[in-house]
Amino acid sequence: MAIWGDRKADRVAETLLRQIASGRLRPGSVLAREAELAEAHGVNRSVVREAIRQLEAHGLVQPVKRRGTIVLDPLESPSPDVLRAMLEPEPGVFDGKVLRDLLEVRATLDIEMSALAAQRRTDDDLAAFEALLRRLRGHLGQPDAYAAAMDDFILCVARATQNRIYQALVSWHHRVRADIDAMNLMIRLANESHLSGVAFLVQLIAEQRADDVRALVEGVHAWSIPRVLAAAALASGAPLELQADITFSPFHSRESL
Amino acid sequence: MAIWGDRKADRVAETLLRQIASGRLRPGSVLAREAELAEAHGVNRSVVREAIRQLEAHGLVQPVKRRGTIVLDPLESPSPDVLRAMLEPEPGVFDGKVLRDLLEVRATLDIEMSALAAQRRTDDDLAAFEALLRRLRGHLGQPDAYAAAMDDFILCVARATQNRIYQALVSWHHRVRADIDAMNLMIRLANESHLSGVAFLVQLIAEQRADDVRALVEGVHAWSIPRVLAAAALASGAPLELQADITFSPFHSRESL
DNA sequence: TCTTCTTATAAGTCGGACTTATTTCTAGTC
DNA sequence: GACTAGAAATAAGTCCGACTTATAAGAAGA
Repeated sequence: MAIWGDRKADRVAETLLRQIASGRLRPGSVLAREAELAEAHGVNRSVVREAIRQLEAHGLVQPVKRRGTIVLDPLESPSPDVLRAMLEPEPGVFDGKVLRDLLEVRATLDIEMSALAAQRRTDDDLAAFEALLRRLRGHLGQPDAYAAAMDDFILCVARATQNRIYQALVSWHHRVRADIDAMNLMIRLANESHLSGVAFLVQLIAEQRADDVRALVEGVHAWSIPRVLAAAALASGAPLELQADITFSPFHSRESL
Repeated sequence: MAIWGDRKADRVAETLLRQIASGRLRPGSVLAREAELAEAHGVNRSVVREAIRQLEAHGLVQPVKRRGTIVLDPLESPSPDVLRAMLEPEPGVFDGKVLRDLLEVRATLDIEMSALAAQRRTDDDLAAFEALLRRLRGHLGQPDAYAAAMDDFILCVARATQNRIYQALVSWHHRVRADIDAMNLMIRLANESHLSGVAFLVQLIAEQRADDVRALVEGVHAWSIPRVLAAAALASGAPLELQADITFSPFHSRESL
């Protein structure tokens, strides 16, 4: 219960969001009147109105004069915050499938973006990559800083595609997965092997070897996805098949290129 | 100038959005005080507050007590509406690159989703596909209805992947491209050939031939992207290279499978 | 020089009045 | 009886002006 801030409007909005996301408030139904909501939550009507304005911006409701505020289908909301609420019925609780879904999408994006970046990167992009590599090296052994630098690295790859939609998509995906510990699990174990792998990727992009880039990134994800899922299952105490071999060297495919 | 509604709060929010998207208001700078904005726009402070709440939900600003409302980087906003504003400096005006970007991302999503759908589709999904095919057939010759049905078809494919992130991503992409005429250009020319191509795709998905599905969808996009771009350039009066051969038979690759 | 207190400021909250668009009921017309 | 025009009711939209609260920044003290 802390998606947004701790103002009253945020709390009211979050309460309504949970009710919509959980299906207690169905699409097509009508919210209580602003005045009623205000009374029910013990706040002023202005606060309720601000909350509704928030929900509207997230594509969850649609106020209509004289009829009331209509609830929309949360599945059709393009907001990452709403998606989070749908995926996370209780704070910190995800089913394993969501993890798989996120990793799957991330893999697709990474692969395509890396290949495109290899084709279109400018010299400025290369300079940015080098700067990121230095930053990563400087943060070895500091998981949080290293993970943050890796996020910036992905953004840098997105920029190098010269495709603004990919850039926005990366922001979107990032916001969905933010604070999902399991998603950051692998990166937190990063070591010199990981760093040298990234360096190799940068080199391939610099040489514009798009096919090799694709193969490399594909290999990395094929290697790491089952391991992240296994590790996450392990962490949550669920049964798992793939316990052994969770050592970190996703760039094993490097030699084959 | 009609991204959102026509309430005063919407108009104020949109004005500020344009200023942020165009760079007139820089990330890190501080908005005028609520009271000043209210006076400047000739509205009450409540209206300004609702507008700011909207912008906040779109990830554009961050109010901080005692300091004011800080402008964030619109490039990091995950909101499709904001992206639209960035891409569309004036209503209806896009540079051709944006079109390419959108089609590129769409192709990637379509290809991966279709392949996944082929692997994971349930019998319910197949039934939904068949229903959509019937609907498409019924709307042949009615471009708007046909296009709407095709949007639902894509959503159906997304559902068949059993991956909720893909489903959300499709909503996101749809909202970005909504009302961009050029994006719908190809589909508006749809004819029997297109319909039979879709039917063939459904068949391949039913037979779970993921590799063939991938090849088919890849082929369709490889064929249609340059033609959509050419047609868009033609429509906007810009010079173009690829004028000839804009007949619609994107499923030419069908026979090769 | 550093810490602690004060103060000014801008967002946050309040309550209550008034406006406007739209639904729905009512009454009048054919 | 069906149909249209108008009246009433309703819920969102707008406005006003005052009060509260957190905090950045400056003042006072150690």
